[in-house]
Amino acid sequence: MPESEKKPETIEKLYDLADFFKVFADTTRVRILYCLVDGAFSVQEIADCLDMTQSAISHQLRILKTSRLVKAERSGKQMFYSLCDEHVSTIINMGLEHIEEL
Amino acid sequence: MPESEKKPETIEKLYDLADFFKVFADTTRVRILYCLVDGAFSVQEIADCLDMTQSAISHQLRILKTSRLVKAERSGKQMFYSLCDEHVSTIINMGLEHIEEL
DNA sequence: AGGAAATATGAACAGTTGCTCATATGAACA
DNA sequence: TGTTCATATGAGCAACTGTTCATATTTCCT
Repeated sequence: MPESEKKPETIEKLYDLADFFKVFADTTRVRILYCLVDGAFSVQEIADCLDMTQSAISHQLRILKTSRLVKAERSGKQMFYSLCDEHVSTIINMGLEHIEEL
Repeated sequence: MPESEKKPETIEKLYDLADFFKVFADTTRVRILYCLVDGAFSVQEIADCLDMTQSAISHQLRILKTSRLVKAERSGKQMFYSLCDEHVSTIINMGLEHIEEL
């Protein structure tokens, strides 16, 4: 059956779905998210945690923020990032569980 | 807290986790997987379904097979591909559900 | 206001990725 | 065995991605 004959709403969503997974498909971003499971952290704290430059982390945080996986809150000169909701942890844990099963 | 002080097994798995999501992070692959939710199909059938070349599909099927998301079974000249287990459908559906929520 | 600290951002570059094209491999049948 | 059909694969290329480096922006403090 050609894809075009399938439920059209779902087909369109497959493109969004790939985009959604794309955000989790990078080691740095996954590590940032995993770091944020413990709470809110400043950009420099995250950079120190992952042993990467502030710039690299900031670039990735922008992607995570655009994807609404993390939210930012300013506190003085610092910017504190945290997970948008526990849903993100759920997704990561689900992925980890799947890996175990292989 | 530096990442290195966290549970080391989990840290290592984050790299595998990103690789896992990487497979789902491509429109063609997601479309192939979604196509296979309906059952087993030959390479050419999948190519027709997605309106793409046989070669392009074959290349992607190799990645999906290596990742153990699909399995192949020969029937004469044709190769029939199907999902390795329902777990794959579960992951796709979970992703789709997440998208709805945004 | 001026300077320092924290973060954001743009350009550039290297590495990766997915497709195309040509061709190789494998199976069926005359 | 030779031909045809179905699939697999390698090389090459264009597009995308993540990091670095330099610099801009924002906030705080004197």
